[in-house]
Amino acid sequence: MSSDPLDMAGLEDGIAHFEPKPGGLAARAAAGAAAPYLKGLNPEQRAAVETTDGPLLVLAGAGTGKTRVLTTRLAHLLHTAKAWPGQILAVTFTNKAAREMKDRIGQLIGGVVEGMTWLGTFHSIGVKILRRHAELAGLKSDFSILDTDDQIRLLKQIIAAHGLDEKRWPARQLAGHIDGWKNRGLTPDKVPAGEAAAYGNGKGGEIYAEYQQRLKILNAADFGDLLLESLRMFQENPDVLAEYQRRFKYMLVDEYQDTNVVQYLWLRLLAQQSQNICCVGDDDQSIYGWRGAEVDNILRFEKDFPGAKVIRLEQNYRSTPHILGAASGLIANNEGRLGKTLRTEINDGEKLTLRGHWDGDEEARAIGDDLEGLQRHGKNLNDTAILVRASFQMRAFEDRFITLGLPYRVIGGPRFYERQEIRDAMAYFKVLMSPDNDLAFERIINVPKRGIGDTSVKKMHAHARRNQTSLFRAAQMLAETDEFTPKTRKSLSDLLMSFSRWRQMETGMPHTELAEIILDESGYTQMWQNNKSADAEGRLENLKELVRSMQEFENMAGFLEHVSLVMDTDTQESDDKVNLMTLHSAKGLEFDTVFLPGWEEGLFPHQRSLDENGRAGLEEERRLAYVGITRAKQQAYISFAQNRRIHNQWQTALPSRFIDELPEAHVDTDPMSTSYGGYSIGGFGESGSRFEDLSPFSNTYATPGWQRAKERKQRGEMMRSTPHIIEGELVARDTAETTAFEKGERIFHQKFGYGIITGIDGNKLSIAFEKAGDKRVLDSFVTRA
DNA sequence: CTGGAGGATCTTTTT
DNA sequence: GATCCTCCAG
Repeated sequence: MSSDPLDMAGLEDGIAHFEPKPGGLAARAAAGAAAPYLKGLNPEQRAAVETTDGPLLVLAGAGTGKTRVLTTRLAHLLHTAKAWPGQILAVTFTNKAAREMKDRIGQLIGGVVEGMTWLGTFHSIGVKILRRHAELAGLKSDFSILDTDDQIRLLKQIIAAHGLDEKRWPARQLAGHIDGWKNRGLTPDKVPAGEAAAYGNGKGGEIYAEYQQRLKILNAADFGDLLLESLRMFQENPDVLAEYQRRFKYMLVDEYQDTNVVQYLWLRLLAQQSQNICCVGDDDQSIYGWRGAEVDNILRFEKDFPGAKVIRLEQNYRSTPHILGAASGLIANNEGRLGKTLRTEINDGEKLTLRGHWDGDEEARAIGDDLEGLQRHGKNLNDTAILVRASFQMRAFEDRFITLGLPYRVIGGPRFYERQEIRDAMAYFKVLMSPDNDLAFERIINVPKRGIGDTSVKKMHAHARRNQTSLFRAAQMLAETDEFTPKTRKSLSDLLMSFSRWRQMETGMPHTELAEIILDESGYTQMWQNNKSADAEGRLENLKELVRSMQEFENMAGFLEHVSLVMDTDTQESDDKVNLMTLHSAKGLEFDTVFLPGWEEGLFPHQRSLDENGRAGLEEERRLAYVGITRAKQQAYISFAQNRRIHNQWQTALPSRFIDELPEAHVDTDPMSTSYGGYSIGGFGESGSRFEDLSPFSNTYATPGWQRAKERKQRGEMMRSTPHIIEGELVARDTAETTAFEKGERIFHQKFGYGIITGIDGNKLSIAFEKAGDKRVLDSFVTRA
């Protein structure tokens, strides 16, 4: 999403801003003289830029100048006057990518590009289209966008209304299913019966349908809807579709390997007319299968678009030959790739360094030492990064860096707009702008505490439903009656009056000032000021920051729209700091020195990935490893620990199978690497495997996790990716999940000691403990005495 | 209705 | 270890 506030206001394409002059650059390019922006491109890159018409797939390996090609291509289209800015659709996955593209086009053609209305993320473009035609999707044009949190809260209400046990059927799980369905383009009526039945005793489909209805009533859309609904709108309204097909003369898609089914269908529909679609991607960097991305989309591009050209970018400008060699050797273990061979012209450089450690803390110490060493040698910390598989790994590093006083930054960590205080404040603003936003109103009706508890809110809900109106209006009505206790009634009318007061002030003052007034008068600021906990101060600071960031927007509405789509705040830090992030968020970045810790079976490849998706899961993990290594320009350090604390419990792990897959020629084992467990690492045994002693499972698919996954498959218990099997089995297993215990049995509980079972409800046991008295406990916490 | 205590659950990745 | 949730006393 663009950070240009004008965009938010829904400004029209702004074609007038861009007027190539006859005889100018356009004519020059047409006449064959090489335009300046083409200089320095290699032949493949140049072909990718100049092949403007017809379907084109650019397979861009890591570090091959993908962004450069994309932006140059855009500039080329503009310069040769093939299209106005408003006639080009350019989609990316992240806001960052969109922003970067916009900036770089600006640099290429000099000055800021105006009118690139359709450059943005899938989601932001989806919203833009959906708002224009909201009524065709059963919404009003000012519909609100739910984030995951709202989504789950709403689902909880519906689930409870269906009388399902929240414990057994977590809303989170259903939210995951619904997201998955939406990613695959499945509206409630299209979900395969078996899948819909797998949740909530067969009620999954029903609840999904009801959820969709509720969204319409709330005048809201969730993330998945932004695309699914705009796709459906196109499918059901050929005239509108035709308008957009005509409008988009050229289409550009970044990170094509990450598109899911909806995105794919959406793109294909829009490209049908012009056929001028250029998709750029790298099948080896597809790492978002878990959220619905289909590598298949890239693998079958040529089938989908007959006559498509394919251009491979294989000249790498980033890494040393050792880094490329190691990465290529690793990824060669994957089947089902399109295949690329990366070349580099760099011919020196060090091998990758491999190290083993006793535990995660030692690993963090070693990397901390390395970083200090690099710093002493005048290296910039900004050019270094630690890439972890799972975010819990970050803690060890943060702890270590704090003790060392080594500056670091976490990229992609907990997001600013997801913090509680920010979401609360936003809810106030949302209610101000649209009082019918029930979810927002419910969020703040009793925050800070004003004596309006669950019972009162329930009454309002009931009243709202009876009168087919919103919660806010129901509250207004009930505040006039004797429905509530005097105290409750008083504070409710106070709140409602505050809102009408604020709404009146809205026109008379800057929105930032109003925001401050709201936070003060509502008592929200006070609430945190009174709070004694350690983070209260930080929260107040965040609230200030929130108001500050509103300044960049013309009005409150523009700001709210921005926030629902752009969940990150890009504070451009200039300080010199080590970068700490997950492998996923590292895609697209590069660093001189990269540390890749935690290469252990079970963690990387992640056990869950193997369990749930078997071989496909393993290959995605391997691509993740490939992404990790190829982030490095000069040096990569891979390490593993024998012991790691997970869940506050020590676990022993074997070195990752990926380590064995790295070609020896490109890897050095650190001589300082401590020997451990009685084995010395670093010696190359006769058989060639450096970790033969440690890793008895040199056969790639013989490790414990894989074996488990395979056994499960044979037993037919799999798995999310093979939905047809789910039907009877899972449902049967879950509903039949009564406990193996019987009434009257004597049991033992870790905390409460011995007791007798007095009652059973599903997997919950009522137990009379000898010492601790009567308790209700889950059966998994007790054993037979 | 509020607040505290204690139990349960969880940590893969995100627009 | 942290956070969410439920239950219970005031």
